[in-house]
Amino acid sequence: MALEHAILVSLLEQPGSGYELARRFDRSIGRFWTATHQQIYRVLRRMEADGWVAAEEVAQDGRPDKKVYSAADPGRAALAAWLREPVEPETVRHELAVKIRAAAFDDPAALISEVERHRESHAALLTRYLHGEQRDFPDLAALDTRQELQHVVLRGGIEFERMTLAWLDDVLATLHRLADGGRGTGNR
Amino acid sequence: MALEHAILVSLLEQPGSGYELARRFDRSIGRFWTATHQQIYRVLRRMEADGWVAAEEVAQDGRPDKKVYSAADPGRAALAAWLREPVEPETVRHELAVKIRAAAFDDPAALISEVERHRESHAALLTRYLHGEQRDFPDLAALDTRQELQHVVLRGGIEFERMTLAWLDDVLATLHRLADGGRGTGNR
DNA sequence: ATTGCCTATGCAACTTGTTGCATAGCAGGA
DNA sequence: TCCTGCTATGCAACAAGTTGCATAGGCAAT
Repeated sequence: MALEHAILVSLLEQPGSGYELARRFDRSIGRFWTATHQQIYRVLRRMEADGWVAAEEVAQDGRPDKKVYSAADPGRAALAAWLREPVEPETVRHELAVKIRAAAFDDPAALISEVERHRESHAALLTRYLHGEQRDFPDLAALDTRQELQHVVLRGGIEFERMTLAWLDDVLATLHRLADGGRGTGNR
Repeated sequence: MALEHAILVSLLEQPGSGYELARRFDRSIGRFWTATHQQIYRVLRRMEADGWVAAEEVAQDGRPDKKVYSAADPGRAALAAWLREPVEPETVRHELAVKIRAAAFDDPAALISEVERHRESHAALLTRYLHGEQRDFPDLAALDTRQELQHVVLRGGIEFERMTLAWLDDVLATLHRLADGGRGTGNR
């Protein structure tokens, strides 16, 4: 139910078309809220019908027209109301944790390459975060409210990736230890 | 698509009825894979039709009969195949991060109580993890394969909660700073 | 010339996940 | 006695998210 709100935030930060929003969701916002272009188009039409966003047709030179959306006052009000609502307890889906526990009933060594792939992608993401930080926040002493809030979210992303990398190293060490030692499945 | 696999892992660790599975998902497994009883019942019926699990009707004294499920060989094989499949890149939905960025267009101070509530629930979860660790893994030097893997997942949960608590303190400090200083919305 | 990729939007069909309700007997407290 | 709550399973309707495909022009490389 929060895709609407993520879209509103993105449009408040910068108006754009559905297509542009989809690309933003692949980049910055998508780090903490994913969505496909299909979802975005569908939700945008509903939000336009509800008056949360306003659309403007923009003709372009060598490419298709686009509809540029921007947040309207009722949308802004809905966002403010949502901010004040309580939690909704974050449903977690951590596939790798399931796989690790599943490895007890198969060969733990079979997971090593998978965990290494995860490790690499988290390391790459951390690097991108750190580069993005240097690019977007060169002077940490001179940030306005919006940048302060963007930066504290980014810090969360950075710390999450650091923690994850350390944990994945721990997982790898554990898997290697189990692969070297008893080769049994531990069961059956 | 991984609920089947989470259920298989849980049934391999311990056979049980749909109801019992739902309760386990509310406790241990649910920390990294949530599911309602509706989902579990539906998926269990499909898995039984596919031969992934075997069901046995068990009459009980003072309460309704139950169907106790256990993992069957085809299910175990499907789990092993899934273990060897590549990633599926973890769709993230971090509502609080969206709210924090949204606060730039409203009053950052309005978020403080919400963040404090999150902080409390993460602190409570960390405490439960640590108690569970002492209860289930009293002797870390004498763990079998299954326990080693369960413990490394638990360590991940513990580190995640510690990291999250530190970040939420950072968020709170930032929100307080913004609330004390410029009271503007930073925009409009 | 053809192939493939990018912008830009959308339909249709499908799978997942959620919410509300129903049944049904038993246990414990007000 | 009535009400609440627990075990145990399930239907029905809905909301959210995914996948495959279609259109349609332009650009760049082969």
